[in-house]
Amino acid sequence: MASPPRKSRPEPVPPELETGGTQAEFLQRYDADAYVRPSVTVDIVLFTVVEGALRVLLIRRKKHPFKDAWALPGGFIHADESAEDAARRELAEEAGISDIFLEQLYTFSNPGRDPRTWVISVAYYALVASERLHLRAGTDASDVDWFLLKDGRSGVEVHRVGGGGPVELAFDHAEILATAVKRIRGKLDYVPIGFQLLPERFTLSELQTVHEAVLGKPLDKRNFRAKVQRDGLVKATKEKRGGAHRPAQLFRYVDNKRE
Amino acid sequence: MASPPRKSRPEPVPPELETGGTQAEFLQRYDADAYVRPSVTVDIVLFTVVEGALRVLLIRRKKHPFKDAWALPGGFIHADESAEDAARRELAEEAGISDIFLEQLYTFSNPGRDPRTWVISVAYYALVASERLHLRAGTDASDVDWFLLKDGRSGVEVHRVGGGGPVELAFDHAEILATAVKRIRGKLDYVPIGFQLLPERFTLSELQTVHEAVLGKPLDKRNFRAKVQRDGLVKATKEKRGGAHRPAQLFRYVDNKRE
DNA sequence: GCAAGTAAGTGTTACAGTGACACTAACAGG
DNA sequence: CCTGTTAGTGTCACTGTAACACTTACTTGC
Repeated sequence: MASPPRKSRPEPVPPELETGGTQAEFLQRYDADAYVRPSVTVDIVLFTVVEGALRVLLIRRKKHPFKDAWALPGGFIHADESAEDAARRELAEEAGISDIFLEQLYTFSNPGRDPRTWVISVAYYALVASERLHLRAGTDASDVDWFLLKDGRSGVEVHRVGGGGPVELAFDHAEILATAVKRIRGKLDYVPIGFQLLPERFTLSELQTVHEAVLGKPLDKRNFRAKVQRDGLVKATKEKRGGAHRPAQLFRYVDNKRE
Repeated sequence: MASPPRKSRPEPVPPELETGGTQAEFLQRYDADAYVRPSVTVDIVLFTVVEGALRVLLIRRKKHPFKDAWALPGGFIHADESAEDAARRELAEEAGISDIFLEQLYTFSNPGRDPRTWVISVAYYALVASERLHLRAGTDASDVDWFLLKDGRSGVEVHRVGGGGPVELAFDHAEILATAVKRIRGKLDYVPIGFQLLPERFTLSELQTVHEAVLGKPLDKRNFRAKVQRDGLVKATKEKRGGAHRPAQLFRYVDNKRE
């Protein structure tokens, strides 16, 4: 409210650099090696929809801190890759999944978010069609698994697929997850991200189910169908798919004009 | 499209850690100190509106690389602060401005974005009322200055206030700036950020001018006034302000319900 | 072969927000 | 009191959205 702090520098700085001049001048003389540097990781919130419900991929931690707690997949960024590269690499390594929709979410940098050391995390969110999921062969199912998302009293909760109470996440991963859920819900209204959660061909009912799972609320069938068709996001194929009922038209996603 | 890459690790890794087990297990055994770590900076795109035109704050570089080029204000994150703290601190130090609207924009991490070393930057954008700007006393005006933003052929361009051709920015700061402009334009439609660019009391014409400056296009007077009043974002005060013309009602921003 | 079950598919109406459009009101200065 | 200048005000057409129920096409079991 009052006058701003002008110089507060609680970092280890080589004394010979602490001379006069503006901050801008100071920065130019700066030797990056003189400062402590953080570790920088990526964390990925990978969503899918199975049986009409939204799910996230989590990985069980084997060591302290947060031993045996569930955490988002992720890892360190390497020096020759971008954060997005790192996120894609980690997804390939930990879940055997590549070529998927992935966008940067937010960068979490609260000091103390990792109790051991200074770690900044660039979070991403990603979407996969449940058909494309094959958890890595040789991975014990007790180490990597999908969890249900439910809207609880205090925001979104994570539950085991089998049932049971809410699961606690390691670090600030609950916050990251909440941010990601908020983001995809907000985005679904005006960007066609729902298609990322479906195979190439799908029925309009399947598409609607996916939207309902993401938003956590039911949608009107006629309005939904009218909208996606009016927006030209979808194109009928020649095939149909049936069961013990009227067969459904199969559609493809069509990218008529991207932003 | 085909099978994803499973293990590519071009980083310096202590050989004794490269044993079997999943990536998840590997991470647990990980010693953060063994890896090279990046420097992490913040860069801030500080906007204001003066005389109906959008401006950004830039700082002239004194050293190589990009000696004498203009760059966004910014600096290193310290170990005891969050990225947002760092951004606010840098704004206070470099522009003498505090208590302003500031939001995270995007994290830029392309390897090679800094030609010297590995630097990841968490970018922020910020808005100030032009009345609150007092460039730091003692700062040479040739080192820190406001620049006009214009919509050119290939995206947004930076121009000196006096005139002249487009100015080139250091590093990937042109990309950061373009991202920031896109973001505030998109956000203006559904979040009342325009008020951040005005003093506490303002006329509706002033508010409209600010919106027009941000969007880079004219708006209809009646529609604009109807909208802000219908949304209840604004409350009339008792004062008016006049010149050689009909006096204008002064309004205050009212935060009726935030998200 | 027909009845029951099941999911697919289809239109209309009311309401809200948006964009286009032109004139009158209130003041200062000469 | 005339001129210049900015403030202020309403309507209509269009578009998108939300609410609402019945018919169609197939499979299965009798």
